[in-house]
Amino acid sequence: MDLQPLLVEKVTNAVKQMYDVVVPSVEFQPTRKDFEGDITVVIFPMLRYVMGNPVEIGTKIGAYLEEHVAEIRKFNVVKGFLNLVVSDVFYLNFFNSIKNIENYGLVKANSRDAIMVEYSSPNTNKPLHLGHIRNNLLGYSVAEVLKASGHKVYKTQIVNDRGIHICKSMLAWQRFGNGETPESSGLKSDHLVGKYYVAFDKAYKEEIAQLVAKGKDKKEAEKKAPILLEAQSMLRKWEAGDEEVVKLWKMMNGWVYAGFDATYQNLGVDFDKLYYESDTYLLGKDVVEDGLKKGIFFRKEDGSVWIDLSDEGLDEKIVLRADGTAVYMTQDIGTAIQRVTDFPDINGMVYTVGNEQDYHFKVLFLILKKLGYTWAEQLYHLSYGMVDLPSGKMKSREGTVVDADDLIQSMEETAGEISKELGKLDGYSDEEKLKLYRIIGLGALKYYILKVDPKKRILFNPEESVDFQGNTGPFIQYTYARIQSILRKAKNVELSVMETNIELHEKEKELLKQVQLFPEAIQLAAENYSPALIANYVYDLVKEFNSFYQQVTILGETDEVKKQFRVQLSKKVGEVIESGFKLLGINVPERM
RNA sequence: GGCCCCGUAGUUCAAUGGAUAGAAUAGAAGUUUCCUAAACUUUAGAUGCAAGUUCGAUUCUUGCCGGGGCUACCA
Repeated sequence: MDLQPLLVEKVTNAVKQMYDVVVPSVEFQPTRKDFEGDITVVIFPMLRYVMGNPVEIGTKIGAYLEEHVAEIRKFNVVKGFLNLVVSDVFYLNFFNSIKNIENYGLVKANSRDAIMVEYSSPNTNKPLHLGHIRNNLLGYSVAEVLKASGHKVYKTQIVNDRGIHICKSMLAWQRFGNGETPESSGLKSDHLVGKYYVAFDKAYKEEIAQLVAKGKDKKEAEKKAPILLEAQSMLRKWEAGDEEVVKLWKMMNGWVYAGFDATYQNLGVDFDKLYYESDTYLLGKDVVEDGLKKGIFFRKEDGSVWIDLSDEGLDEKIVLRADGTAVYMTQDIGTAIQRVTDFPDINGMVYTVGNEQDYHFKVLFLILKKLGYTWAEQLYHLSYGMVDLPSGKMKSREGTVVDADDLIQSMEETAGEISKELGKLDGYSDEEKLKLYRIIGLGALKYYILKVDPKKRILFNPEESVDFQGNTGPFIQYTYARIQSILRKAKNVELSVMETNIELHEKEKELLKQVQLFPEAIQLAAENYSPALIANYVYDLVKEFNSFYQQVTILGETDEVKKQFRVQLSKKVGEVIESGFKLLGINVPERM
């Protein structure tokens, strides 16, 4: 029994009876804490249909509701706001109805359209860095949120495994590597490949400097450096299927994948299906040919194929090179279609890619629409801002990146140091402690990144991210751990009984109100593709719980009925925190 | 130049067009015979500027100012 629909009906009735007009909608908001009441009807919008003074109208409606709706106990009107006091029984009944529901707030799985969520999509020439971490956390979390809102979800990525970037690493390894392997070097395998990417860049810069010293123009030198020319020739060999190059490519990509897998596992993200650019980079060509016949694309004199998007306020965009080879856009058109072919039930895709590609995806989606695919209406670019460091922008070539593996490790270490200082882990084995440091360290990192609106830039301050005070992951985990402690100590409390005639403490009521909002928070987060909404919801819940915890006795000298209720309420709050954090990909500890 | 995104307390983040713009941190002051003080309670502090739409604007529109991005036959 939901209160809001009931109120909509009753308010509409009241207005109809008293003013003989039908208001098309009724606007609600939670009552601000400074006023008495639980839910507020905003009268102002009705003034368009009902002539009169808002206070007077509000008072009339309030009186009507008080008389005709059992759940409304009192009311007051401030300006155009009708504040309604909801009876305790309503909240108790609500709690009673949800307390035994597992996965409260989550919509039944697979009850809505299937959606494919793409995230990560790394290049295979260097290890993952902080930017990938934001991407991975966002993509994974959005996938979980969509699942929780009822969608079937496929998680995927497109691995950028071909191109000049990997040839650079390959060439440098060939030239400077002396047959070094992950085993012989002791390096994590993706870091080994990254090492040679850096080595390439160093050699490349040296060659440029030499050419410039010999009097060449800088731009010219950048284009003509021998090592670059060699990398380009290697790419051509790869495309021609040269056996030796392909063999090297397979070996080094294999190293990178092994390294990525370890990082993904540490981050707790996974995929249902992988797509490789080497398999898909030619895919879109047929579609382009087809679109050309239909007149969606046009061919220029030099043979290149374009689409004219000037009627949409955009420019012309190339979709096929003059030599007939595919560009990025061609590939993405092909991949999108391939995915729908592979998974016919999907109606919608989410692309988790940085905001520097906003324009690309705008164009991609337009092209797919013009090609007439119905699912093209359901595409979403989950665009997110860059992650900056206090020292400035991250640049992989200049070594100013924060490496993903290093960061994860340092978060765990810091969590360990702080936990040791607090010294609460007596009786824990070393293994259990390490597991806990991991939960806390990663929780801090994930929460720090996910609590921010995706489209905003993040200024990543490593020191601040490990702060465990305030609006942080560990703060929430700590509250969860305390709830578990209550439950352990409340073993003897009978939990099946639930009286509905208790008088609620103000803090109990506030907490119940917050719990009640969870399903709404999930739907909102799903509609906006924003894990930040979940993070902020859980934080509010935790604050409400802490305040409740501080002000009422749960296990102490309370009468049995109150004790039962408060223990059950705490348990439910713990469950909601756990569910919420699961949507963010964050684990919760039993103790900390 | 054109297009897109962002400008909120010292700092990091909130706010379906709604009431006195919320938190956290840093600052000041308190609270542990009691279930985990990684907590709680007080306190002080902000919408870049200027117009417009509206009963009402942090939110929508326009202009300006700041920051970032895109504007490749790279991916």
